Formats: sequence, C-alpha cells, structure tokens
Amino acid sequence: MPELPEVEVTRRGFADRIAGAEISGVHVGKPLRWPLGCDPDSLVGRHVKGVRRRGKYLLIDLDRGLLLVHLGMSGSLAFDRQPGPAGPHDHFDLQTNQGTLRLHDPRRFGAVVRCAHEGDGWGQKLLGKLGPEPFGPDFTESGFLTGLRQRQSPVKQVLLGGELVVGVGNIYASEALFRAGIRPTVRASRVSRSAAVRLYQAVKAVLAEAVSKGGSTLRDFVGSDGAPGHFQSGAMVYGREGLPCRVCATPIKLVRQGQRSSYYCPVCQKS
DNA sequence: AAAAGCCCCTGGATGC
DNA sequence: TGCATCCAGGGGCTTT
Repeated sequence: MPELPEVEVTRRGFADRIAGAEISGVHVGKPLRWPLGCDPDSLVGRHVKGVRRRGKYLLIDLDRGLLLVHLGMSGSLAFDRQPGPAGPHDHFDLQTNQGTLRLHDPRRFGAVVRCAHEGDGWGQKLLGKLGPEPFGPDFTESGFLTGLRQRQSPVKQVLLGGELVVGVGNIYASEALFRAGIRPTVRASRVSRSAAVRLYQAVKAVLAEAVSKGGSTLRDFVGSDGAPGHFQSGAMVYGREGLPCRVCATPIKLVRQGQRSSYYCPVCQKS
C-alpha cells in the first residue's frame, strides 16, 4: 500500500514523539519478509535518536545502529502510550518509555531489519540501489530526462523501478502520468522532451500533494496517529476504470503491466 | 545487461 | 450460505 507519501505521513506522525525514547522491550510476532537480524532483547536499553525516510523505507536511528522498517503492501505503524493487546496481525512491537511503536501488517510483506549502519550487509542490499529522493537535490530534470532516454521499458515501469526516482508506486505512477499527459505504455525512450519535463514536475507535484492530504487510504492504510489519508478521493485515474475522466469525460481505461494495473485516459494521455 | 516474470502472504470482493 | 477465483499499495530474485 504505502508509497512515499504514506511512509512520509507515517514518519511525521511519530518521529517527534519517539525521539529520545529508551527501548524497554521488543515483541515479535510471525516472521516478516526479512529477519530482524538480531536478538530482539539486544535492543533493550538502546535509545531512539530520530526517524528518517529513504524511498519507502523508514530508518529509525538508535544510539547504536538503526532499524530499517518497510511497510510492504499492507503495513501500518501505530505509536501509542497505552497499546492494546497485540492482534493476530501485529508482528513487531518496539516498547519504549515514551510509548509503543507497533507494526500491523496482515500480508507480512513488510519488514523490520536491524543494521549496524546504513552501509552494512542488509542496509546496502536494501538501500544501496535506490535512486534519488523526489524532493532532494539529486533529483534533477536533466538526470531524469537522460534516464528516460536510456530505458526501453514502458514509462510506467520505469517510474516504479526506483532508479530514476524513489517512492513512486502504483497509484502515484498512474496519477503523475495523467498529469503529464503521457500513456503508461509508452516506451520511456520515446517520451518527448517536453512530455518528460512535464512528468518530472508531475512526479514532484503529485507526491507533495499526497503528503499534504495524508496519503491514500485504499483499504487499510492509516497514519501512525490512526488517521486515514484523503488523496484517493481526488485521484484522476487510479481505480477509476470505466468512470468518466474528470477532465474530458472519456471512460478511463485499465491496462495490465507487469502484473499490476495502470489506469489512463485515452484522450488526455496521448504522448 | 536490461527487461520480463515469479513469488512471498492474507483478506476482501465478486461470481457461480 | 458456501466455495472458487481474482485482485491488492512492493520489491528482491530468477529467468529470459
């Protein structure tokens, strides 16, 4: 579920409240996508310095090492002073003197991984190949244009690939392409320069707008304060197959690309 | 080397 | 009501 906006909204929801906390206990449920990589009890006594985000990963910095958290498809984090009893889908609790951070993840595609530092084995494997942050200085128009020109995959797949920019998932890829007037099926290398410039801006704009709206809640996403997002109700194409385009009223189309759905308006997206 | 496919897992919606 | 099928926001790994 969670793309960059949902992860960022989650981070903002608990980063300040957990900063400075001392870990008092760790409870693990069923196995997640990757192993924690340490004895849970070895985290007791560590202090939380802060929470950063890289792509769709959260980095919880400790006074020694860090925890990488990924929400997978169905994960969400809650931070509460008085958490209720763990349910069948609560698979990781980080108890601290300031509250408990709990990962709820029915599908268990998410993970919590302990790293000595960002460049160690797991850190390198998970973070090492990530492209530039969409709001960071490394995400440049010229770099994005060059990257598109070099790739032969459909432009939608390139956005999802995370090499030219991180954080764009299935919802925001479709939304950004709509805003840029580009069909998801077009080969990246064939996107015109002007369209690519529009896409560069659209990626940033869509993600920023989604963050400001608290992300998208399709089924189960909630921020760490429990609040759902509101972006999805304003989606131009995602999940709107057969419904009239909000701009030109033409029915929105659905195509399958790499086992995932892409939505587009056949009239507004001609490039 | 790049691109396409295959899985991991559970639950909700849909159809017969 | 019951059961089978399909689909879902990600992404590493394997196969072409």
